[in-house]
Amino acid sequence: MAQSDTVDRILDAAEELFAERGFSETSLRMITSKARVNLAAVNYHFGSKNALIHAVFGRFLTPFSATLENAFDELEARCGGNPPTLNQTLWALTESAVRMPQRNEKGISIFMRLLGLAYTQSQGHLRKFLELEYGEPFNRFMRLLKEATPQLSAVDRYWRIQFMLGATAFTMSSSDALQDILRNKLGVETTVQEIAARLVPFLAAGMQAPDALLVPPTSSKIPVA
Amino acid sequence: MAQSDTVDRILDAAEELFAERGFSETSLRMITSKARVNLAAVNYHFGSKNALIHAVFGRFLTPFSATLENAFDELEARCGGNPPTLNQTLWALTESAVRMPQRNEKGISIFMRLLGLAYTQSQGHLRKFLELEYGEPFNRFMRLLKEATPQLSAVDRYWRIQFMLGATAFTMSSSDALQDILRNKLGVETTVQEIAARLVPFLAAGMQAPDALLVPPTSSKIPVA
DNA sequence: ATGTGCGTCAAACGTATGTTTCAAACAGAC
DNA sequence: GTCTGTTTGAAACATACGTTTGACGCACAT
Repeated sequence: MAQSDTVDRILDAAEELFAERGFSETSLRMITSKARVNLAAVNYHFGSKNALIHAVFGRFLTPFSATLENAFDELEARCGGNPPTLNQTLWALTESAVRMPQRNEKGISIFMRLLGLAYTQSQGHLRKFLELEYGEPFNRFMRLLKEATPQLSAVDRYWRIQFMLGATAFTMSSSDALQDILRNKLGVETTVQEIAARLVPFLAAGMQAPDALLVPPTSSKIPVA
Repeated sequence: MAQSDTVDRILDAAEELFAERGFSETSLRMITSKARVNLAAVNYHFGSKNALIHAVFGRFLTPFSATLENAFDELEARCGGNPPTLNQTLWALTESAVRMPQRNEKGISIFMRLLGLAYTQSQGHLRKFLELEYGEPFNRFMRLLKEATPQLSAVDRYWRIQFMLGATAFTMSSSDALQDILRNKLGVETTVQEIAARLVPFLAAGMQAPDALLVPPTSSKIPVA
């Protein structure tokens, strides 16, 4: 069959296994047996396990970052001069993620889970790879956030962005488990689109909360400064 | 020296290494060499690596859950009948965490990072252990949150709680790295208390955001339902 | 037909892991 | 001092990992 679809079969299997088990917990033997290819094929085609991880991320991150750049271009053009609002910026990101052409119905949740893992698991090589390869759209996103929240001090904005990233990465990185709980306890099915639709208002509201460093409303005496 | 501080030295080393590298990425040999004890001591005193992980969690989670129960008792007593507000509930949790006696200055960030890892890394045995052992205070916290946000639907509330947990666990778990960045880029020192003081208003605002499932403010046609 | 590259295969490599073993060292009770 | 149960020590165990090897098959150009 033409030339080797082995590469794609490996990428598909690796993507799925990484997403559901993490990187260290997924062995090459699991990947190759799920993909029904020979063990040596990974090292032959990719060179190493780390390079395979990079390839898995590159396969969906490269088209995504292009889509995202376009979305930001369009958004800034539509706003002509004025900086886009916080909601517009967040939605541009969300739409770009949701609209990505998916390989299968689990595509986007795998995508999200992998991003969460990349942030959470402290794989040094991965973080360097992602910063080097995809740092630019990330920085652009940060710049848009800054322009959309001029009322925040630099320190407040910095921390609130961390909170946003945390809520997003954490939710997405455990989304399968969470969806299981929700299905069992509440009997509800949830799509990634619905989660995103709930997440964005939460983030926007938190981002625009009244200034921090209020004294807690209890009788307490926490040292806040 | 009395009876073996070997156990504590192992727990100290394991706690720190788990927090900074994750569970699978931390070998027993790293732990025992950091603790300067013999390799066999772990299996002798704890039985297995998994049991060691449980012991690490138990050591800080047991006193914490007791502190937390007291804080909730006191809060409910003070409110006499009326359900505590969202802010009060969040502050009760935060104070309990911050006021825990710390083994060292990194105590609370290790604590948070471990909780985040427990949620994120799909270690089945750990989740079962935590649910079995500490499910009760967690459920009580959830009940308080429910009573404090009667306007939310069960599904909305469920997801927003996940967002809160994510922002918290993520932020606290990387707070050392984040504080370094902040110190370098903005020239500011930050304590865990200050981070908490910024986090709680963010969470409260997100939790009380207008109902979700709004159509995005752009021209888009995302399927939100 | 024949040689050349590329992809696949089973097998092995060296290393690191969690766990076990068993002898030695130690403590406190009598 | 001697005994007894507990804790440590160095070494080995079996297994799993990522990676490498070298033979083999197959297409295609000459």
